[in-house]
Amino acid sequence: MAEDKPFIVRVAVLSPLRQLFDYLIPNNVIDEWPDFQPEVGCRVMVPFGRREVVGLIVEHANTSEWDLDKLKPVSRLLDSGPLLPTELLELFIWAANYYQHPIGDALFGMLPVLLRKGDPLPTVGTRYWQLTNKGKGLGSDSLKRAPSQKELIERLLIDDSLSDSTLSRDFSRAILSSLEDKQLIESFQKTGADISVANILKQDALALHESQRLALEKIDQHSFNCYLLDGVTGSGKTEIYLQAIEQTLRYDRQALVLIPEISLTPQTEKRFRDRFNVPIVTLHSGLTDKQRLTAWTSAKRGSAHIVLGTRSAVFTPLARPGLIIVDEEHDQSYKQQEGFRYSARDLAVSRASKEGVSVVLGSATPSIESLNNCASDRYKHLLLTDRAGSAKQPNWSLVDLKNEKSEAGIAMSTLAEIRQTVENGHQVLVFLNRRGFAPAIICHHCGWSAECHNCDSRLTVHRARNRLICHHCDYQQRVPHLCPVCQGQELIAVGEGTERSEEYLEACFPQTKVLRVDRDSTRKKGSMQEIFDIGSSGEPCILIGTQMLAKGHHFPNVTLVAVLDADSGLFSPDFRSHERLGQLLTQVAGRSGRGDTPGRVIIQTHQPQHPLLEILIGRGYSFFAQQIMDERRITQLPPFRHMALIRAESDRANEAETFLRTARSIAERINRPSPLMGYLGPLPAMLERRAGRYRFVLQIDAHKRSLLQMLLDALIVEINQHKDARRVRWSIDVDPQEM
DNA sequence: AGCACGCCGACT
DNA sequence: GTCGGCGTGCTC
Repeated sequence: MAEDKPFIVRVAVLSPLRQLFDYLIPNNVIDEWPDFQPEVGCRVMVPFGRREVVGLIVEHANTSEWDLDKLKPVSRLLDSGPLLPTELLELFIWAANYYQHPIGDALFGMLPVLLRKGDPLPTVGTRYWQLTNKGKGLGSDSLKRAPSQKELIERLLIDDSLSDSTLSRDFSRAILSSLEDKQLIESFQKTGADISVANILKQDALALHESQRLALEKIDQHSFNCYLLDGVTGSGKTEIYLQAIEQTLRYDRQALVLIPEISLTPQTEKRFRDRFNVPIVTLHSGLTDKQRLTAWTSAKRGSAHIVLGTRSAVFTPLARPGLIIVDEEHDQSYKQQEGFRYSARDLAVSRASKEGVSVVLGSATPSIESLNNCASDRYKHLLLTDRAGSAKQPNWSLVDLKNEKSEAGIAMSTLAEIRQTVENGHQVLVFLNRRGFAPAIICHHCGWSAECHNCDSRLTVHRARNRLICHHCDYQQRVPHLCPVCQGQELIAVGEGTERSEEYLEACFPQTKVLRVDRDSTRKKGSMQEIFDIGSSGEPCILIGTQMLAKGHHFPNVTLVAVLDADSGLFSPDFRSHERLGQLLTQVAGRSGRGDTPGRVIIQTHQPQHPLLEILIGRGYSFFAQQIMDERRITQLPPFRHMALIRAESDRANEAETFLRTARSIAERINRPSPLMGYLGPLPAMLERRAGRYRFVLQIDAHKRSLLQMLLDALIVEINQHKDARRVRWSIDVDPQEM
């Protein structure tokens, strides 16, 4: 490496700049650190402008487009080996290009904060403790005055060695360190590879039914393959994940499992821990920086055999990648909605292909994208029929809200069904996708309604907190007693939220527990667990909540599910709203029914004759999805057309729109509108004014991905040269999930 | 993004 | 007279 030619590295730096920066590796760095080489994937400290920043080496080079005397030298090497394996670095580069996001920001944004700040990679494998010779020879009458220390010694006499995390559960840090000081115990590192393959299972695998067995057999882990595991709730997808992972572990490979962002990750985690006798780490938003770094590092080092995490975990390095699983692949939370707008599900597939491993996407309600990928043979479709092989169609019924009296959003006939169910000793799930007490407050006298000062939206009444709250920007105020316009005294809360329905149900069923599950009721730590415990106990109760209730755990004693308002999903301008409604209703329906007994599902709507509802209820999700796919093909919408949005926002009313108009004309000059490339907008965003900013979008759609990609590449270069670009906040959303 | 430079308004 | 507003430019 130390040749005569200058040694140059191209470095990514945390900044919004869409480029790499060239630096020199001074000779003395190489000489002084013979085993500390500037490999691709290592971090470096570099002078950047007037500051010193952390960078990551992305490429080696011997020449630069810059004058060599303008290049600055790297100040310091931070890593003795690559932080990211080449395949993962390639994934980052590919993703940054595909989603049109600055490489440095994408890279460092997904790295644990401590690594981003330049902290060294910790030296942990899994830390284990064992007795020293002195400890082993300890007489039984010693340590009498330190019973906990004695107990710990005794544990180690029985077990030889125990992991640090196991011991920390029963003993404090102080006990461990005082025994270490007395040289009675010592710690050592154990890599995961030491765990015997024979010993993987803690609990026996469940017997598979025929269709599960067939699906599992088809999963080939010898090379890259993508599978869509498509099976209704209760058809046993998780068991297939577990048994596929068992195979992965037997090959001494690691499994990466992605799950949506839900409050019930502990339940999923428990299922894995109960089954496997191997180190498992979880990566979710609740971790401290230190914990995250430790988990990330043990995945990278290979000591964690199973890595369980939400969206961003798709970027966790693995020493011995073996299998990737994406559970509930249709879930929207896999798409990041700001900044680096990647889809973790799609990246999981592209990562698997780079690493030569298989990926399993699982869902009871697969996305249209994935179904289409099956139709075109890119994915292999694994269909699971339910346990008994019988069609466990839930018992659906529609309640026509036009013809029925309702209170707090609950029709009288629905109420009667709820009563019947509770009297039978069963549980009821009630869905209403609107938190708070009521979505608006109006003056009965003059018609005034409370609006948000920052957004184009009405304020939601929250009765428990006696506040009016904007759900878009969190603006809050007290609930007024008089109309600020006409001083009228009759202010009415109109419409229903979960709080109101909860209150009404409590009044109707004073003897029955009514539990509300939404962002407000689960804010405090442990409250979700409490609700979960009651639900799992099977005690008759009514659970009322938002979509939070549709994900999460299955309660065994639920025999009735009521959806209070299906209409909002029928009339949204977003072309994905029908797909979403079908997924939501099907997921919700899957919550009802005990064992082999199908449950009842009531859908309240003003449009009981709506063809989509008829298809979903009459023919089931897969027929429904097929129908939507046909529609998308005819109307040339994704996945049959590739889409990108340019979003812009600004505090001045016209700036965002003007900017996008400029962007459109630049784009049209690069690529004339044609059947291959279409432009729409600028259009006001869903909520034109949000948090004090005016928001617009420009929609671009193309026949081919590559064409769209080329346009965006060229467009960004030109936009960046335009002075308007700095006046507004703008971003590109490739494959947008929300309009 | 940061950070500095630069040129105009009301303040110790 | 200066502190500080944010418009503009730059980062190998």
